[in-house]
Amino acid sequence: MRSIAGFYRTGTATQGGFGETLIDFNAGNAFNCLTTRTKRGDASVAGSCFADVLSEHIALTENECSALERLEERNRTLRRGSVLRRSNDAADELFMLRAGTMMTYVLLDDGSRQILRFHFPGDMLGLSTLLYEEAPETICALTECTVCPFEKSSLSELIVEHPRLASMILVYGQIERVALTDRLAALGRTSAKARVGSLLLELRNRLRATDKRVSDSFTLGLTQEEIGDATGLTAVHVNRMLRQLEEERLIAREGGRVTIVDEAALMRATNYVDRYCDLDLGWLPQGR
Amino acid sequence: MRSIAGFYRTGTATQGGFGETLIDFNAGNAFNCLTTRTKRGDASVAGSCFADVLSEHIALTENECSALERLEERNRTLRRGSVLRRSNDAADELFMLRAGTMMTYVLLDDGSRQILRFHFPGDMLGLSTLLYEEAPETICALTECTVCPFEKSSLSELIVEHPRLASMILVYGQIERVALTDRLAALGRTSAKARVGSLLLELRNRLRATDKRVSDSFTLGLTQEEIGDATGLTAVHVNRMLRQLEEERLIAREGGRVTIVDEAALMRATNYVDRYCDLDLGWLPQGR
DNA sequence: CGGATACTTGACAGGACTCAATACAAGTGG
DNA sequence: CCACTTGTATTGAGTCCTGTCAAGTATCCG
Repeated sequence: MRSIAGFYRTGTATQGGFGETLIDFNAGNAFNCLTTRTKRGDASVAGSCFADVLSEHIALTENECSALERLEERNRTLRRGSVLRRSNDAADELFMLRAGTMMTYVLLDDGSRQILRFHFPGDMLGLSTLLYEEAPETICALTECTVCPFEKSSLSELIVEHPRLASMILVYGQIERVALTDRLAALGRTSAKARVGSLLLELRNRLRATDKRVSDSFTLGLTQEEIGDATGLTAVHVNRMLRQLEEERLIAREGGRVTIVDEAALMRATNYVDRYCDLDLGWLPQGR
Repeated sequence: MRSIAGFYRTGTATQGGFGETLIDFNAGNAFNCLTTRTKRGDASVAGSCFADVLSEHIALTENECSALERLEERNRTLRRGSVLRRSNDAADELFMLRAGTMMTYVLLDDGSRQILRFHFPGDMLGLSTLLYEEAPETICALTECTVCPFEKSSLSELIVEHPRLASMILVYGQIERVALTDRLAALGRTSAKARVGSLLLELRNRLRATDKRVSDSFTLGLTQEEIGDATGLTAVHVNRMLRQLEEERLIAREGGRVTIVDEAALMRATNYVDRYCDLDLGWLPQGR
């Protein structure tokens, strides 16, 4: 029984590849990272990756760009598997993800994990910690990452000075919200196969947004246990679903790479919708 | 099999109590509602229920209050069961819920329904339609309701003129987002009993926020089918879970009323967290 | 009172979980 | 270079939670 009071999972394999950082709440993960200051004029590090994302939709003013750059002045690198902020940690900072992929998850008190969201460059992390003194979620690096921490007060200033950027932050919050409702519907009302399939589609699309070279084939970068924790399944069952998708020629696998073979069929089978598409931003206020 | 292509549910009982408004896509639901203009000086209708909600956390300025009132100038009443906006409708307006309870849901193409969220007075509805030309979700009245429609452009002006209100809209969006992640974790990683229990707790808490007289006992106002569509279960299994909760003396039922008998135990059993509590709003900009 | 909707209960089936064993890959240390 | 360890993937067998189907009861309302 997946008991509420008991332990849903036990043993060492439970916590996946990041055992020590997930389990050991005393581990000083702050020491897994380096904080540096972006050198002015260093083109490869300067600029703002959030600005890059926004530029896909609107033409930013110079003032807006420099305001966004100010949010990303500090840089911190994270090793694969290290935890940026743990659930119930004091939540004083927000982050902009500059490079790498991350995830947020919660651990329930029976030890099971639900992965809530995967993050890609240009994502703002920890917006929810604006509201709560303690972080509701754990944020963790799936690959080597660079993040830019900034203060709540900086965001507050940005909202006052730049209503259009405030609106875009609202917009990205809503995209996330709608993407979450899609996943809610998937967990509540679709089969295991459809859940796994739609996760693959989402990962492909989000990777492609970062790296235009990604087409149908991409390196997953997730263990089957992680896929399971994102889709509400067990690793064993994820394995079987991947096999089925492969047998039905919807996807192909080799090594760590997944290829989406029949995208149309996969989308039909999963109800997947790309929520980053077709935004209507005509109502935005003027940029300053 | 809960087939992707097939029909998960068939028959007349499928669509719940609101059959005609859910099924008949040609029904002119616009005619189910009356739009009126709030009379100036009519204290019972004037004011802003969103302002009331915000006042619990911050002291609004006069300018802020009147700006919020402007969003709620128009009133529209909805009959129980009528649809305010259907998924894929053109999404031109937003709404403030003034009175009654509503829900948003999506229908998957196998006919199954996932209820995403329940709404109570003071909630802003349809924020997601800011972004998309077509509404991603259906919004439907669970009881007789009053909503106030307003334009995207009005929201845009509000963001420019009132940074603190913009921040609060962002905050409420984030509360919803976190509440959704809680439900995601519930669907992905908790038992049917825990899901039903946490839904009861959430409904109680949200009802209590509107009506202080609500304590442990409240009228549910949902069918078991609706509870199922919110928790990812079937109506039959919801029934069994309610019975079990009752047998374990966590809740009691009579007529349409539910009483939370052992709140502490129920909270332990469900991991429920009230996300409307303990907000940290010290970072907010000054009100204008 | 009749019809519709909602609730309840039982029997059964099946999808997903659990447990367990094996295979495979990568890294470590001697 | 090879044992050894650790983490991940794969596969099979058995169990159980939840869905399906069906029938009966309760409730509401015109």
